[in-house]
Parts: sequence; structure tokens; C-alpha cells
Amino acid sequence: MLMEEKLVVKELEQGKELANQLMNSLNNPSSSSKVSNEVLISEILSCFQNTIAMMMNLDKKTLKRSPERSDQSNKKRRMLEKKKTEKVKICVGTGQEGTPLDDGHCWRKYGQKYIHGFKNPRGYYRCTHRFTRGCLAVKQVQKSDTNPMCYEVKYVESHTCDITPSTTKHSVSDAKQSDDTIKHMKPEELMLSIEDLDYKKDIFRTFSFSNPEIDDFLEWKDLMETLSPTTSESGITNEFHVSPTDDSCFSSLENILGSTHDLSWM
DNA sequence: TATATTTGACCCTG
DNA sequence: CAGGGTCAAATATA
Repeated sequence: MLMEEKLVVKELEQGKELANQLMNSLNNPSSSSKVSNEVLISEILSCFQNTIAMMMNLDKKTLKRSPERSDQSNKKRRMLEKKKTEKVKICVGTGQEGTPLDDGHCWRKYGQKYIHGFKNPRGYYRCTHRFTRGCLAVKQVQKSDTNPMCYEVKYVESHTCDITPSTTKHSVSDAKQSDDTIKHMKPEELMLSIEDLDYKKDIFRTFSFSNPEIDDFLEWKDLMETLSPTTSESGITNEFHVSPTDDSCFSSLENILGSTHDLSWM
């Protein structure tokens, strides 16, 4: 079993445990549970999202590593996969070396290469949460040849790792979060924000299922709407309202829990 | 000891 | 075949 597969199982088991906690809490409303039902639901959803992201990542990895990867079908598939990229030019006022491109995300360097025609090497970074949350965000950073204060940054794919229990707990508008983030930013980070406003709109989305590669999105959405009758029509939101009187949603939950007794088959 | 970075090798695409 | 992108072992660092 691959490392990532173990993580998927672990995540699912955690989700199952949380769901059981929720079930107990719902069956005994009088018991003074430490964690509120809303928090439990948020954490369960977070588990699902993480699992999906990990599975998507795993699928890609398996395809890439399989001996049939040179097949025409795979070639065609790759041709069709157009990566979402965004180019940004960033000037660092302080001119200091190190990591002037802190954009609020955790990046891990995985490569560096001298590119033909450029004096400075290009650094390759991917999201720290690539394997834990399946975030596919990648960026390339290259110091400008003409102006050493400037960096050319190319973002490939947006972050899908912005989900944390604290962010899923409450519904936070994109604008508000951007505002809060900017307040804590250093001046050079603000430059990035201003120049890269469009991209920021994307990466500050805290809880999104916009990944077009998730083919089963509609099924997932249906399930979520069954669980949460107040979820908006336009898409899944962070906001979940659970009415203690709504038995239908509890029975759905019971059905789901009942059908996933054991994960050991994996 | 866990996590991050470096860097040469390898793979894919044009 | 050249060039760009990624992998993964070795190494560094906290």
C-alpha cells in the first residue's frame, strides 16, 4: 500500500469516528458533548474533501507511473489537460535574499533549474500540503535578469488546501478573508496581492469544489444537499445549519453510517 | 527525528 | 535531440 493510500484510509477512518461521535450526540441530545454538532459536521466534511483530493492525486500518480503511460489514450488525455496558470511579476522593495515571495501559503521547493537564455535559475515550488491534502498548487519563481529586485512568478493550479476546521466552522466571505489576510501582510506581500488580485480571488476561496476533474461532483453535491437541506443551490458552502428537529437529515446520516461499517477491504 | 532543501538523473514534449 | 519539469536520494537544518 502506498503512503498516500494509507493516508486516505486514515482520513476515512477519522471521518467514520467523527460521524459516530455525531451519531451519539444526536441520539443523546441531553448529554453534554465537548464538541458541537456543527463542528463535527465541519470536520467530517473536511475529511471527505481531503479524501477526494488525495484520491484524485493518487489517480494521477498511478496513471503517470503505470507502464501504459505512453499509450495514445493517455497522450490524448494529457493533451486535453490544460493547466491553469497565472503569471505574476513581483518587485521586492527590500531586495533581501531568502523568501521574499511569501504569499500566505506554505510552499516546498522541489527543484531548481537554469533555463536556457536566463542568467538566474528557476525555482520550482509545490504546496506543502500536496500529499496530506492533495493540493496541486505549484509555482515557479525566477529572479529577473534585468532587475534583481523583481521576480517572475508563475502559478500553476490554485490551492485546494485552504480547508481547516477553523475555516469551515463559520461561513467567511472571500472579501472578508482577503481583507484580514492583507492586514497581517508585510509590505512586499501586499505588492503581490495588488498585482495578483485576480489570482488571489481564487486562492482565498476557502472551501471549494470547483475542481473540474472531480467527475462525481454532482453525486457528491446531491449527498451534501441531502445531509444539509439549507446548503445553497449554486454550490456547496462552508455554512451548515442543522436543525435538531429535522429527522430526515439524521436518517440519511444513519443510512450512510450503516453502509460503511468497515474499511478493511481496501 | 522529522521536515525542508539541494541537485543530478530521468521523463515528456515539441 | 534539446529544453523544461519532476523525482528522489543525499544532505542540511530545526
